[in-house]
Amino acid sequence: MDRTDRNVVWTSGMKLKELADKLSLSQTTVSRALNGYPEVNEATRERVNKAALKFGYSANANARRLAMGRVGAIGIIVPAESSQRFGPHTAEFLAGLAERLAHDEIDFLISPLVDNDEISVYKRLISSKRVDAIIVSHPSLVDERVSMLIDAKFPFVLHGRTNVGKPHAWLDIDNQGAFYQAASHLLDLGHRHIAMIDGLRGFTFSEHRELGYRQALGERGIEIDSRFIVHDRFSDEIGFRETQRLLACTPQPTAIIAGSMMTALGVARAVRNNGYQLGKQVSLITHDDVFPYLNASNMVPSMTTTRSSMRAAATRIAEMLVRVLDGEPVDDIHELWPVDLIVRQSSGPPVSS
Amino acid sequence: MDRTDRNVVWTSGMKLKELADKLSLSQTTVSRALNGYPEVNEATRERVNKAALKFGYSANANARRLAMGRVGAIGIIVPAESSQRFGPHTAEFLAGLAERLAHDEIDFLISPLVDNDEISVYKRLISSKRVDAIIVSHPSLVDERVSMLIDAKFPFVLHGRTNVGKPHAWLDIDNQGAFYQAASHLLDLGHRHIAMIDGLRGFTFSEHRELGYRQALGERGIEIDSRFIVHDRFSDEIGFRETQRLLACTPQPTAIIAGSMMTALGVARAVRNNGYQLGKQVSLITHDDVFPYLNASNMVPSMTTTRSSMRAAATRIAEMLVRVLDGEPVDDIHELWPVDLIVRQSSGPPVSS
DNA sequence: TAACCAATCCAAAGCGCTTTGGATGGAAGG
DNA sequence: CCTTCCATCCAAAGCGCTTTGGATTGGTTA
Repeated sequence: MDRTDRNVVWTSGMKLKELADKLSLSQTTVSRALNGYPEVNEATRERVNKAALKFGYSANANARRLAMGRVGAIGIIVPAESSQRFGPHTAEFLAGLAERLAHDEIDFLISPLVDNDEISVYKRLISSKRVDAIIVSHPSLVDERVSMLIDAKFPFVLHGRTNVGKPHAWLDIDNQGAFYQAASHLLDLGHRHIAMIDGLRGFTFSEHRELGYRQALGERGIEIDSRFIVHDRFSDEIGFRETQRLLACTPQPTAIIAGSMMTALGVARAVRNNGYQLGKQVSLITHDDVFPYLNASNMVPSMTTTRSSMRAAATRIAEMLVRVLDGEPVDDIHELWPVDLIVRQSSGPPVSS
Repeated sequence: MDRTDRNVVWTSGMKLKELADKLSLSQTTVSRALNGYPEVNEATRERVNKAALKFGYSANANARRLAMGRVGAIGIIVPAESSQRFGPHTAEFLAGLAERLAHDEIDFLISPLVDNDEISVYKRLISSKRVDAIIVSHPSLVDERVSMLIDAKFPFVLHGRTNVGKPHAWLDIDNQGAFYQAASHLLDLGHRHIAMIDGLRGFTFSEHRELGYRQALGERGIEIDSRFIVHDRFSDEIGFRETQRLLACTPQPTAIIAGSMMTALGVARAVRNNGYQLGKQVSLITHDDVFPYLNASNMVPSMTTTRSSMRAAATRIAEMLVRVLDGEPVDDIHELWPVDLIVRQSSGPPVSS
């Protein structure tokens, strides 16, 4: 049994020609009716639509794409191995995309990134024409992928920011502002020894966050203790381990800013493990990407956060992508989302134990 | 600027014809050389391959698919709204798929599920021929989608199990065994009041787990307290709320089995919140799908779990999918994975407070 | 030497759709 | 009554690839 055989089996779909024959119309007219072109009588269109529904006709996507030169899918590239970035953040992001793209019947193609030669994966994805556009995530400060896509004039939206001279579409949250607010709030409460545990160095978001942190401390003339700045993956484990280390420092930090909910779980655990209470001896502010299954306000104590919904951002990015594909000039398509500080119980004035 | 215009811009890709011309060969030969057919001289093949590489030629995927009737992509349908099932489990699952499918340059298409008419989404996905096969997740005991796909003779692999009379490919973990083991272990430790907080009712995995739980308790002649069986979504919040409720019951459960790590986080929180210690007054066993960012053995206390890597399962499913597509009879393609009980500190003999 | 064969390569026919560049026919205009 | 003009509809030409059914070549066999 080869592929062709099997093909025949589930080629339930009828063809345009057959439908046209059944209706005694030309393929042209049927096609136009279905695709909403004006040069077809409304009565005819309705007849066609009804028939299509009745016979369960649905255009062969590949033929359609081949003819139109458009695909109806957007691509996103995720690292395959080692889960590096395929964690809850990515999941939320995909969920957000799905939410919006469902509207336009655009679906998305996840291309796994095997080796680390990202650029070539991007190039192949482009030249094989399987997607109309690409979403680029996790940019570095100067991102090679972005400049490549710009040069290739391939449509894309960047989630995050990068420094390439040329205009392109992007959406980012104010990471600097987020950490600035968090740090400032802690400073206002009286903290003087504040640590941060954030994502890996090299990514823009991570650098921006550190900038915000430094800015806040700098404004108050507080010297930066480099032992208090941690960059690593977002995970419970890192949060725990680094907090253990931090709490053994002298002076001991009285407050920690965590870059993700996962990290924060580890931090909270370590804090308890040392016999401290969150919001008392150690304050904690977390950046919250809003995971539906992990709610900051339901925690004990409830968690002070800088909040920005990853899912909402993804939905918006999908929207921007559609605009890019509709030919809107990319210079107009970018947004910087402010991040709210939501004060709850995990942050309070420092209490000496 | 319309679509065609833009197309022209980034149609960097050269065509088969052009490549053939450059090589003074026919399209046929070039195509065959590239696709590894035997009827082409090795020297010629090499020449072709080199040229393809040099000019950056990559076949237009749509044309290729249209000609071959094969797509090179598999589909998976996820609910778009409300994040119902697009949580960390789905993310891990996708990561696992990606890991394996990268090999064969198969990519996957995530079709968002908007309204709740799953069947019609599946049908459209099939008839529009954008995927070669589908992965079906979260089956119910009698799953309509599965029987539909079997009837349509469309290739698929089921993640989980369902009762339809006909043969089909599936992979499932031994959910019943998992909960049976967990409950038995707790019983061995001396617990007599054991609660379970698992996933939503109706899904096979959830029903199987309850079966295992009931089996273990039944074997010891322990009466089942229906207040102690909870079915709901997997989330920290549910875990917390339900545990609070359980701990207010008389008799109070001395052990809880949680269906997911997310749930367990909430359970642990509630236990602490009531002044109890995990592994002492209240024991906790969690089913662990192995999230890289949430490690059971790193928790405090370390968590007793029934472990089964979601990611590994997905990788295996991808493999099975390839076999299905290669025409292997589906009766041979199914696996039931055992689940290991890993005893750590969160479970211990009951301690009266 | 003629007949045959394996190894290579090619021309052309699809795959199922969109779209260009007309036909066609009845209504409106002179 | 004859032209002009919309409003509809159609035939046929691609889109870029795979694959069928031969053609060609040089070497073997009888």
